[in-house]
Amino acid sequence: MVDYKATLNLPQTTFPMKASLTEREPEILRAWEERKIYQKLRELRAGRSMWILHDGPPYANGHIHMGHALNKILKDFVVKSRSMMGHNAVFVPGWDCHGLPIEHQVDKELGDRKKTVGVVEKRRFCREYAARFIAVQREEFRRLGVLGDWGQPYTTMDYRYEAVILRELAKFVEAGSVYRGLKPVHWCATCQTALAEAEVEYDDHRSPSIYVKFPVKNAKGKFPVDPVQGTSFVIWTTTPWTLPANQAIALNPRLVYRLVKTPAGELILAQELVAACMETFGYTAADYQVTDGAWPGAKLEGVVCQHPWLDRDVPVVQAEYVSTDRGTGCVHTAPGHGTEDYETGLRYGLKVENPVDDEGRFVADLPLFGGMNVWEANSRIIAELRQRGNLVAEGIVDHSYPHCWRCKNPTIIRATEQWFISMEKNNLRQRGLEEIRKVKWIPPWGEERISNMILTRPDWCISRQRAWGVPIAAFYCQACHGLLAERHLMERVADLVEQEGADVWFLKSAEDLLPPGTRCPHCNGTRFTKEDDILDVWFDSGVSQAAVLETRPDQHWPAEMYLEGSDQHRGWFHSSLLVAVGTKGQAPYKEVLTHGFVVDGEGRKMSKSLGNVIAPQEVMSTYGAEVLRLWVAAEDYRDDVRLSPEILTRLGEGYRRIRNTCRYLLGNLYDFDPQRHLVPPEALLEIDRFILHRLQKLTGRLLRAYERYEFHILFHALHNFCAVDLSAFYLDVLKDRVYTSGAATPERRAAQTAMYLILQSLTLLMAPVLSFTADEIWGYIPQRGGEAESVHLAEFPRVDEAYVADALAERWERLLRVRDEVFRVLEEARKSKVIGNALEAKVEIRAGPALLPFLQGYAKDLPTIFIVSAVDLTPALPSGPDLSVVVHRAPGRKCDRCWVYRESVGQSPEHPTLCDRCIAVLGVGS
RNA sequence: GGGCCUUUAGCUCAGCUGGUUAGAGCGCACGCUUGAUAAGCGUGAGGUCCCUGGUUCGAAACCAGGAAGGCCCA
Repeated sequence: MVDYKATLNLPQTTFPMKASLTEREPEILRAWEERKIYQKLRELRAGRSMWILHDGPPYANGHIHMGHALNKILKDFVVKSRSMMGHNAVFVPGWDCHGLPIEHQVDKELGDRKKTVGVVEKRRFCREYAARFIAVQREEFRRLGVLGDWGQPYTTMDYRYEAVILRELAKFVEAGSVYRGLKPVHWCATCQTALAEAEVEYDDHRSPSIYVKFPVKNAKGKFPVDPVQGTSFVIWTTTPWTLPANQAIALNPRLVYRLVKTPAGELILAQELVAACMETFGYTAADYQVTDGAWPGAKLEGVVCQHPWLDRDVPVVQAEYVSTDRGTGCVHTAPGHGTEDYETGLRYGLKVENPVDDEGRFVADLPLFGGMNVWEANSRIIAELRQRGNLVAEGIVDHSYPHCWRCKNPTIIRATEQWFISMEKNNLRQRGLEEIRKVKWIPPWGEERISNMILTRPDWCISRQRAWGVPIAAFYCQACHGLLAERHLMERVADLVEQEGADVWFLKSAEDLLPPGTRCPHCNGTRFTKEDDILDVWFDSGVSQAAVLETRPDQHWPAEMYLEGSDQHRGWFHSSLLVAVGTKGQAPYKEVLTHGFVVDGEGRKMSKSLGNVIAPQEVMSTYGAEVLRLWVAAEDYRDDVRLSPEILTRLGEGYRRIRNTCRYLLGNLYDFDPQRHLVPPEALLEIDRFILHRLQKLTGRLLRAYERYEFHILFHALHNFCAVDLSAFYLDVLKDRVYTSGAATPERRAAQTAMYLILQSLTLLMAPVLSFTADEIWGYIPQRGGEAESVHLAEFPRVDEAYVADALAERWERLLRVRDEVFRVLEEARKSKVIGNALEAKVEIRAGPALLPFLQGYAKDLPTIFIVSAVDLTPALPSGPDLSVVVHRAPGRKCDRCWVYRESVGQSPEHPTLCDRCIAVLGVGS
């Protein structure tokens, strides 16, 4: 038997079906490196409009996790797509380097040596630590295929960056926005240091639990005061030592308060808690009586009480956080000893009093308890209350209480001097809110979220009592302790920092840092000390818009976009806005895009304790970065983004589908030279024009998705096109033409032209997402001349109006609906063993009067479109449906070459097993 | 407890301003093919549109309440 297979034009390609991404990706990365693709892209786009996505700096600590991967890949989509739109989209990655977590790690690594190591040496270790993880993360980010200036990233510990931090601070100082004030912080009296929230561990602790009367001094006519025993508000506390600093009693404005006659006098407390409290106080129902009067907390505001032992008026105030979980509904408020109390204090202008020193002792001049350790003072305070008749009840309670992470002792909260940037001075809050409105927030609710935060946030506390950071370059006069904080002095320090790093602050004396002859503006003193506090790292990163966008020639201010997780509404979006508005009066970004968090398959957060964490490194080594990128492109980032083994498996399959479709296209272009064989639109067959029309629709859809940052459309649209339009329809139908026609025939070249155009567009359109695969394919596509060296140097295709053909498309969509019905009936025939392969069938289509003429217009093409051997068109019965399909065995014999059943098979003595069509082809070909 | 958000098939997503029996792809099941072959094609089965009330002739969509989950606060 003759081997006719050799006479067919079957696909040929060396493009591997198996991606082997884990091995190939590193090779591709190396090739980009060697061929300097990034540098070439910069040169190529040099004159184009700049489009800057400013990188929010991840913290240089630990390996990257899935959240980092999601974020950087999204950024890469944006940067690459803007670049392919023709912009000069420079991406400068950055790292946040200062701050507590690194200092902690260094402390841990130092162990006992920590005590003997000086500040400068410790800072050196911190710097090295940060540098180490920048190197680690940089490689991990690059491995994801993220294109950017990895050779010159920005870091907040760069000397020039540190100098800009100080200069930006100096601007706030000059504007008069910076002030020193008291603020309660966690304090360890043993270590004599302030503690950050992260340094606090909650553990069980036994505390006294006392109920204290605050006698009403002036009821403001709101209720009668018992002239004999008096009327009192009752508070509950587990920290008696905070009572000396009490400034107010807080009530919930919406709770109802009642006046209760008891053996201890008339007591006011929240109605809901009366029964529980009376029991605690040891009273039976007969002992007390709830009077008729009832007031919402809001109505009692302004009532004045007497401090239980001090000569101090204590006002009644309102606070939403007052709850009925425990206590009396009346909350002892000491702004110097609690964060909520402090906030309330700010609203009512209460005094922030802190009678406790660094060692946890009451200051000497405090009446009754001066010099006492606060823990020991508890019992003395209770005794005093009892003696004065203001102790209603007393007990002990075991509860969760903050402890020092280092020495494990219970901590206290005390107000300390801190540095603040005022939200009101210079209208920072108001101007911030106005700027927010000018920014485009994606998704739109981001605007409301950040607005609410700016609206309600307190003044920005910018000081930290730490070593690893940029110093607040202020001085104090040794003689009068007056503050010396001025712009020109800070800028002088900044100049030194630019040369030698922020370490100079710790290395040089105040005299060396100040201009010679500096005198105290208050007392004319000449000797100064340096401020010990450093800046909040949020100030560091908030400055990036000045340190990076303004200083680098390849950047500009403001950025087109910031893109981070939704937590950054309180973080970087927030601090960057405040710094930029404070120093420049304008937001540093035009658009802000936020994404959700990575959660597991059930929508739960990933955590070690749940054991549902998937690391990027893990995915990379089993699936490859490409699948991770595809994941980012498949998920809707506006919501939380799910990741599970099943999702990865699905995506791996989706990837293979796209890859194989491209491979098949390549295989059919093995003998296609676009320079010589490209066919003009009018020479294409209708079906070719139809698929190219669909390609234009896809192109438009994808370009729009990139334009609007709707990336999750990308994967679905690409995959759908490959699977449905190409694989299941066009390419399947095309097989007969490209395989069996003469290699150089116009109809085969027409098909190849379509496939070539499709492949080229697909490759370009997928490049921002499937960056590795697209570039791999790019190297296999037949060259027309003038192609970019790498797909990443190319630009997106445009929608080509020459191929848009709506009327034609409608006709073909109608044909496809008929095709669906034909396939359904063919399947029935297959089930009942009438046929196996569809080519064994002749299909009889009975069509109604509207459909029949339409189909007759395509009579010649129908067998190809349906991939059957023959189609008969007959009128439907008047009573029958508009379309019905009957399957018959195809007449004739199967052609050995094209496999179509034809009656012409057997008529040629030369080729007894071939049909006339194939014989004709062979005649021409041989 | 507060602010912002999410919830449509096993998975990832569509469903515009309320309008017939809620869609796609993947996966799955069952076939076909062996000329895309660690591929390709076809058919089919999968849904209390988170729940409960309400508005409406009509609700996946609008309103109210609730549940679950996420981020940020407290």
